[in-house]
Amino acid sequence: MSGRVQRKIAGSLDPQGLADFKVGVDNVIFSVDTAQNRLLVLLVMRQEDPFLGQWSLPGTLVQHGESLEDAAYRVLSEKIRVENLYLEQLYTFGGPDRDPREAKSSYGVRYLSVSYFALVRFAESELIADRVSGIAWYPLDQVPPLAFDHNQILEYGYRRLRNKLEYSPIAFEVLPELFTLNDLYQLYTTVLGENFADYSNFRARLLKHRFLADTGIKVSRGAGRPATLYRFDAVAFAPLKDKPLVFI
Amino acid sequence: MSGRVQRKIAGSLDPQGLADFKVGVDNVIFSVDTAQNRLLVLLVMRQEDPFLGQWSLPGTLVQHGESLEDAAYRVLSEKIRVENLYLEQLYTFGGPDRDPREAKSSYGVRYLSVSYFALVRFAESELIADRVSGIAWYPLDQVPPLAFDHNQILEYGYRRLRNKLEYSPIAFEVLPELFTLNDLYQLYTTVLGENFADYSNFRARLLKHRFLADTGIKVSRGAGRPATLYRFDAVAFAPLKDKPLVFI
DNA sequence: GCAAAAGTGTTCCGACTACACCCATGC
DNA sequence: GCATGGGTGTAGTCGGAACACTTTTGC
Repeated sequence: MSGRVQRKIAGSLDPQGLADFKVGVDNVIFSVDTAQNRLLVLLVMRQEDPFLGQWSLPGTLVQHGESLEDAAYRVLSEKIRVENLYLEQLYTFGGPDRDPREAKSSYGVRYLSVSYFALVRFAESELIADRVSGIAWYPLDQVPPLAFDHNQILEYGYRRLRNKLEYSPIAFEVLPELFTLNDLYQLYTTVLGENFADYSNFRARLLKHRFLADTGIKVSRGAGRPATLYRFDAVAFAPLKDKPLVFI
Repeated sequence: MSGRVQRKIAGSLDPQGLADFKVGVDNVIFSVDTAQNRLLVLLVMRQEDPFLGQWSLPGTLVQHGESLEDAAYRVLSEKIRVENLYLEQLYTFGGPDRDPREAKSSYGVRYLSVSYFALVRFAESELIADRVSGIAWYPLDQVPPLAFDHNQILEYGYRRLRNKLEYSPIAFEVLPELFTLNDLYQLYTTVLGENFADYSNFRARLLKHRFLADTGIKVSRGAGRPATLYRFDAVAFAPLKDKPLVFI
């Protein structure tokens, strides 16, 4: 009896077969090309097996002494030079057999992926291509089949993007520092589809909140009246943080 | 010299020093005692080092061939018998040094915790106490200092609970099968604080949606007019799923 | 009858919708 | 001038907030 209890207790230190893991971090990095109104994801070409030569989300395995978030930042900084970015944890995918490296022997090492969600400004970002590596912004609707379960992770990240767009000011992490209200509106339509308020109402609602600062600068893009450039005023927004605020 | 290189290469599925992980799953399990209007968390007393004898979230380490979610269900089923439950992934905590077992040698095994968020019905649940183990429902405002970073995880879970309560029908996962509208209202006030609509408006709004089925049954609790028991009608709710629906 | 709890109704007001209209520019 | 896109105004409507009121029970 007491032996059994012993076994159980000792057991949790291992005999039942604790899995050993390598932990990977995969980033879903979005950006928006304001000029062409396209939502973009950053993809890299895999340089090694498995899935050599196939597109994938930029990722890496976590090293000694490195936190998950550190690893996420490291991948980013290896692939892209960018001033400002938004990063948050997305989801952890960890079923057995999600990675072929573990499939051979089911008692071997497991691979687990902690995914992160990132937003960067297209104009401010510069891709880092060492001579061999493929790296590219892909329009979301042209993403090819990816390595591992990365299509699923990407799907998950896109859902997060759409949700966040509705109730938090992440739009300003992808837009340029200065933007017109139309840029903002276009961003919402390209990401969310057309299912929301028309431009004048969208405009009125946002301006009412007073966290968009009018820079006074005008830009002309071809024909038509020049548009005013606005800047997101984080200070003015601060009190509204955590409030249930809808951007729609 | 070559010894050194060898060592590195041996580590060389991980030239740069990939960390090896054990992956734990920790559950934040909430319930509500409708009778006393208290929000409860399930805690267990640790039976082994580190943190022997200290309260913690119920958790386990992931075994061979077991998915993260499987592991989460396993912990649950070892601690509690319950008919119905809601489970979703919460967050992954993985900084180095979050677990003292890894602190000794910073190049040893890392421990990573994937946390899950669960809701169970208080009345339908039965705690499984083998004679040695401590296991108990703690009112949220009386939770003691917990092992590891579990207070932080709990905090995170509580935030998720509050958010989800506002826009998804998780309340019905913690309430008994049949409940009065007052039960529902009390649940919202105990979890969220008093910051929302008064009872009549709350009531009117929910009934309008028509996913609460009137059972016709009345219950009397002391003085006052007897209350009608309602049941959550998942079928009637289905079309509203994914719609931006506010329960407040 | 009276207190207590459940349940209904009504008025007020702010916010969103839809749409019409004015403004500044390129050509 | 006129086409094009930027920007403003307004009338109608829907829904939530607040609160008064009615109903049904225990004692």
